[in-house]
Order: sequence, then structure tokens, then C-alpha cells
Amino acid sequence: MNQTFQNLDYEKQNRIINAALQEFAENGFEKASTNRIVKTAKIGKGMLFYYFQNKEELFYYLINYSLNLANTKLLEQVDKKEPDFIERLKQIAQSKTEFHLNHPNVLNFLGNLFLTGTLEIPVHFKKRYQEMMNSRISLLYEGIDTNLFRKDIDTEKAFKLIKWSIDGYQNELIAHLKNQNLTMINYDTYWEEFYELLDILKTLYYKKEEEQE
Amino acid sequence: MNQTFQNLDYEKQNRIINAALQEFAENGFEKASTNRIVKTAKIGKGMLFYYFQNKEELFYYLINYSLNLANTKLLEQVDKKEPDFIERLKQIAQSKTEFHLNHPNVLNFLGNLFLTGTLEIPVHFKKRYQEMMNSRISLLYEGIDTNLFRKDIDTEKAFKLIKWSIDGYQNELIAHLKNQNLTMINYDTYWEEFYELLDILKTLYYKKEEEQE
DNA sequence: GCTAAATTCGACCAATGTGGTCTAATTGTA
DNA sequence: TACAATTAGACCACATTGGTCGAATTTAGC
Repeated sequence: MNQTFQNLDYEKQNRIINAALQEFAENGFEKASTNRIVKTAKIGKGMLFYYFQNKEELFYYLINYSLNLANTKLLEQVDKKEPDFIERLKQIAQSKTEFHLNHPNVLNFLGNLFLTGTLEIPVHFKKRYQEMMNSRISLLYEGIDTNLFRKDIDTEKAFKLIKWSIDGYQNELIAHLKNQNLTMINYDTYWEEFYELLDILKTLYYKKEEEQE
Repeated sequence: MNQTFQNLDYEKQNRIINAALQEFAENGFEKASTNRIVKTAKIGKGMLFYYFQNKEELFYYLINYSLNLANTKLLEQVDKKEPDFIERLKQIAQSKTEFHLNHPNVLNFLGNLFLTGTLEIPVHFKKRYQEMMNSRISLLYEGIDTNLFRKDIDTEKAFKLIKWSIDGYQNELIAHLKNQNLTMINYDTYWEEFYELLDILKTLYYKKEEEQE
């Protein structure tokens, strides 16, 4: 990658990165078009290949960029000392939402990385991706107080069920917001609705208060 | 569509339909390649345009085919008289699984129909799709006995939470099975696991037996 | 203001892929 | 044998591909 690219003003740099992330996320490496990238990024064709040697180098740059971002902005924002599973999930949801607002294409790009395209991805990237996924799992389960859960239901299964419920809510929310003007949305009401949901999950899966030790 | 296509032996007809469904599902109308379709369907290029006038006619044929299939094989298999929400969901899951095994690309194709491609889809197709989606919703909620549910939790929210939990399980299952040899799988054990999950959901969301009226 | 370097652009390139056609071969049928 | 139905893929004009390059513009130092 050319040093010039790093010296670009933030806005332009971001336009290029986002356009490329989106194109690769939607089409995979092979079918992604550099022509479309420069078009949506609103730069000349020459510039892309001035900043990056070729399509491949751009792709690898984006992997690195995305992994770094996910590690610093997604994983490090959550307090692993919170022992309440649902509270932990709340924090994860919040950091994920913020991440998604600031970097809308990164998670899509990372998610589709390995299921498309004939380009062989270097092992060190695969390794880093695996490490990140493992971190996300331990972020979810490490140091959780299982005592909060009601005893008549397998805790492992409760973990998963709660996770799926929250994912379901978030997916529905995303689908619902997709057609809206993003600047007009009042996010607070959605957060309130979300917190309500978390309370319901607590009454479902946790011991009743009088049972707490 | 040429009559000859209908007279094709079942296997060949299916090869073509599936190849096309997959290609359109993955790439949308514009980016879908008729070359790739004939290649995966293992027919000559000329045949595709002998059976169908052009790419567009093929696409519309697939929409019609998919909508018909979904209506007959997906919606009509569920007993709307079952008043137990979770039992209803069990039936829906079963018919959906069977459908997915027999027609692996149809639901993907229908799902991606409207979110990609510049081709304008005729209104009557949009209408039929909407009707199908509405049918799926009423299939889920119509005639459900809300009395089974515990009183301290909003029933509407319980509906959604249960649905999301089941969807989450199914998604995980699909992701897990993706890398496996499909013929080697013992589905019975997965169904047992699934039934266990449904029991858990009942203990979570339904009244205790002694509370039933 | 002058000059040289850094940056930008898009016309251009050969190569490949596009939807679609057409001919010649094969198969089925009587 | 003869005629029609069916098949495959070479072929078409055109669009798109990843990538290059020279000329134009902007920037920086003097």
C-alpha cells in the first residue's frame, strides 16, 4: 500500500475503504469490480492502483484493516468482569451497534470472507480471524455467574437460547431500520424496547429474587 | 417457456432449475450469468435459450415456480388447528426442513428476490409474494391458545422470543451441517435435540401444569 | 512567480465474459 | 429412409475486466 493513501484526509480514505469493503462483501474477491469501487468511492481509476498495487493487495489491506478494527473497537469495549450474562450481552449489543454505525461494512466483509471467491487467503489471516472469533466467544461466556440462572434448565442451553433471542431482536431491528432515513431515527426508544426485552429474559431464565442465595 | 422443457425428464429439468435458482439467488438478476447456469446444469448453451426466450423469461419462470412450490409444499402442510404455539412451530420447522431438503435453493431465491438487481419485478409477483408472507404469518399466529402462556409475560413478546430461539437453533444447525456430507447425517438425533429444546421453551414460557385451568 | 515533485484523472489496453444466435450433428419416430 | 424434434457449442457484437500511462492539476519550496 502506498504511503500516500495513509496521508489522505480521513473522509476520502474512508470513502475508498467503505466502497471496497462493500463491493467485496457483496461479491467476494473474484466477482468484485474495481471499476465499481472507484465509481462509488468517487475517485479516478488510476488512483486505486496508485494507492494499491493491485486488487489483491487492496483485498489484503482490507482484511488487515477489518481485523484490527474489530479487535480494538469491538472486543476491547466490553467489561469482562460483569458476571451477569444478560448484562454482558447488553454491553456486547451496545458496542456492536456503535461499531456498526461507524463501520457499516466491516462485519459484513469479515463474515463473508471465507465463504466466497477462489482467492486463497493466507493462513495468518485465517488464524487471526479464528482468534478473533474465539475472543468473541470467551467475551460472552468467561467469568459468568451461573448461579443467577434457574436450576431446572440446563445453563448451557439457557446461554444459547438467550443469545438467539437477542440476535433475533437485533436482526428484526436491522431489517426494520433498513428502509428508514438513518438520520431521522430516534435510537433511544429502540434501546428502551431492548432493555424491556432483557428484563423479560431475566424473569424467564433467572431465579426468582426470593430464591437468590 | 418452451413446451419441450416441461417434457424433459424430471432429473434434467431439476438440474436446470436448481442451477438457475442458485445463480440468481447468489448474484441477483443482473450479475447472474447464463454461462454459469448452463455449466452447472451441464447442458449446452443453446438449450437454455431453446427452453426460454431469454434471461428475463427464465427469471420470471423461476419466480412463478418458487411461489407455487412455496404455497403448496410449505404452507399447506401445516395443521392450523393446532392451538399450541410451540407445537405449531414444530410442524412449521418440520415442513420447512423437508422443503429445504427437496428444494434447497427456492427459499434463498425468494428471500433475495427483492433486495438485488435493477430488473423491475412485475407487481403481480410482488403481490403474490406479499400474500405468501402474510400466509406464513397467519400460519404462525392464527388460532393459537394464548391461555397456555404464563401470565406475567406479554404474550406478543413471548411469541417473538420463542420464534427467535427456534430460528437461532435452526440457523446454527444449518451452519453446522454445511460442511458435512449430507448423505451421512443422522437427522433423528438432531430432531431429538430439537424436541428437547421445545420442551425447555415450554417450561420457560408456558404456565406450570398446576396453574393450567 | 517559477519549478519540480506529488497527486489526480480517465482514456486506453488486451483479455475475458456477456446475452443471445445459428448451424450442424444427433436422436426419436414412423 | 426420411423428416421432425432435440441437442451442443462455436460464434457474434458488445460490455466489462484488472491494470497502465501520459497528460493535467495541485502542492511545496525557493
